[in-house]
Amino acid sequence: MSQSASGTRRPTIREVARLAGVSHQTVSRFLHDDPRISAQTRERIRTAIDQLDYRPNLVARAMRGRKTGRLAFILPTGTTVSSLEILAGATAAAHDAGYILDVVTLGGPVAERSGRVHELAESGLFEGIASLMPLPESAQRQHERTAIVISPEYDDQMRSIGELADAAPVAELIEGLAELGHRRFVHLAGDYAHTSARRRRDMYLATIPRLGLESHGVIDCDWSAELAEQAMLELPVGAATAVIAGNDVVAAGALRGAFTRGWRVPEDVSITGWDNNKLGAVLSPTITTVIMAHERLGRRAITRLLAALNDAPDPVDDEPVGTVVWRESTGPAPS
Amino acid sequence: MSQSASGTRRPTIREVARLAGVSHQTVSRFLHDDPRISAQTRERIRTAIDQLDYRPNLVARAMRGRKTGRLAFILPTGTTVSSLEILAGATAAAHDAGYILDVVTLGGPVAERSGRVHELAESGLFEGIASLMPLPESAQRQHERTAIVISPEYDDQMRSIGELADAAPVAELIEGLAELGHRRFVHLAGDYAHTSARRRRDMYLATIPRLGLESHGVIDCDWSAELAEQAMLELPVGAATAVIAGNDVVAAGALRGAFTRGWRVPEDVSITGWDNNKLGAVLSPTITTVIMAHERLGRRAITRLLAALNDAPDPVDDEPVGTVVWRESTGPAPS
DNA sequence: TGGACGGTAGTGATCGGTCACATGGGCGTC
DNA sequence: GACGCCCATGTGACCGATCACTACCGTCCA
Repeated sequence: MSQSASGTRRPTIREVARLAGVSHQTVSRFLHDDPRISAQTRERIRTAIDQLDYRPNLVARAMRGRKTGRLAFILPTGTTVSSLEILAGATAAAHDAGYILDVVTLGGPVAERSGRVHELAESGLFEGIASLMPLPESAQRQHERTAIVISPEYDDQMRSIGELADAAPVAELIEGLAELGHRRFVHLAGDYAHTSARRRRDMYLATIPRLGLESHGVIDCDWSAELAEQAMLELPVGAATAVIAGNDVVAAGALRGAFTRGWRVPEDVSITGWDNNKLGAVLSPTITTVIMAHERLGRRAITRLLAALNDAPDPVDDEPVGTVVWRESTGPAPS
Repeated sequence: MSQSASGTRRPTIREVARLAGVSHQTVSRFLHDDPRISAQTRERIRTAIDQLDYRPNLVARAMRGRKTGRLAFILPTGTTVSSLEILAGATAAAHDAGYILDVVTLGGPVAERSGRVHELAESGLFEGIASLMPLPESAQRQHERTAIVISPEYDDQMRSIGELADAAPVAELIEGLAELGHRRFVHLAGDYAHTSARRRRDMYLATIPRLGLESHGVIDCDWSAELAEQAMLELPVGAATAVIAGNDVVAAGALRGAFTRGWRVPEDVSITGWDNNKLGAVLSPTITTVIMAHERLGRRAITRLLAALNDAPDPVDDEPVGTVVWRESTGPAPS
């Protein structure tokens, strides 16, 4: 553990070999846990490595062989909060498998992105690349050494798609509310430019008739609290006892509108949100919401990549990504 | 732009050279925009590169020279929201300077972190490393090729310190409230394990006497809405007309407590938060809060790193990182 | 006419590992 | 005792770029 002469070039495998009195190749074998190496030699090399504070040069290692122990994780720039949890999951999964994960944020025009991906894939730095955004066709073609796995969770405009846009919990919310006696619903939708907003709307529109419920319709709220508040103010009396809001911000706006009209929540009207905003658990009432398992998405993307690296079939993971959390903003329908 | 024979090794600089009828070194010069190369040769090489779809191997390039065009950005694992904005700023700054930024998340015990940093620094992959967390002494010693810049925003336990913990806005909040006629304050502090919580408390304790105001004291709320609510419920009547909460969640808890007691906000009591939680702008009343310029922090970290790489002096940036946003939860003091 | 000089281009070494193959000693078998 | 085999280790080429030198050619000036 003693330090090497400071300011000096760092030691190479050959210097370690000389100090240990073996060949450089034997040191290389030691670094790869080759079982054929004798205990005595092993110990001498270990000592030499410690003494020189030697660490392998990853660049050189990556040059000859192909094992770099590194994966690239492409994250769209300009995304929101959630990506960080995705990132945490991905990092953990990579680490579990003995890999280091490099996160490369990617944005800008399609052509530029395509070039960057090419560069990454052919740079020889990475064994595999996982992307959370769709990549141009040209960037996906087979690269010799680098596996590329796309888990499309964001689109070109960095809006969530894929599983992040999975709207299954909408059905769960409606079913739960129906069990509580609700019959008349309204949906305060998000910005339709977002796939997730469209999916939630579609799921709403499909679930209502499936359960034989009534809908006052879908009101476009564009992820805006103000529009949601306005919508609540204009809602005909008795039109709905349950409001499915596009996300927590919309739900908070709806809450505000409901209060303005003197409606109690959930006694007079139930309201649901989406995203599990921290403040939503503190409001009066606390907001029933949907937690998206972002971390698991990240983990899954890496799992898929590792499978691809080993030519294994794509692993299946059927667990739902969204989980409903029932809180105070929902309750039995008014009688 | 035609594709190379698929499945085949990708082309090297020598193959390009052969096709162009020049030496490999001339191709290398072309890639580096060497001005001494003749227009005719330049054109021949360009054609050959296009034809083979050649891309330089970054690993090989990094091996001989030291220019890799890559910077590493060390991000603590398990952090909150804000890191993503920091990341966005850092990525943008790196990109502006022609660098690619690799984000490496780092967690686990100190010893392991130290090892990873060493590995990164000596791997030869990066020209510089910017870290948002303090690194063990051993990891900071001079590395031959790799500059390391620490912008300590998080401590060992991934709690924000440094500029993220800059509490100057606390003074601004108190001054603003004093101008509105408030004389009696109380502080609902965050978890003291966090430097940011301690700094806000210290700034509170320093500002109150400086302005000749009264303080009911500091109540430890541990970043918890429940504790804040409790604190409000136990607050003696008339003890304070202004509540400085540790963050938005604490402020929301305080709000809840105030409502329970029948106090109107801001007519009877003013409450401030911190963090600019999106829902805070939707609540009734909307919460006065502090926006931290996370993106600029990231940008600044990279700027400092680039300066270090060029042996330039550390750039100064005096702009404040926190900005107060006055909203409905604060108003004139009750008469 | 010759030599210095500047602009182009080429040659071979080199970075620090890993791979493929060679070597030599000990042991079991016929 | 000769042979074959396995085990532990050594030798030299090689990955794909860049670096430091060298070589060539034409021009200009003494």
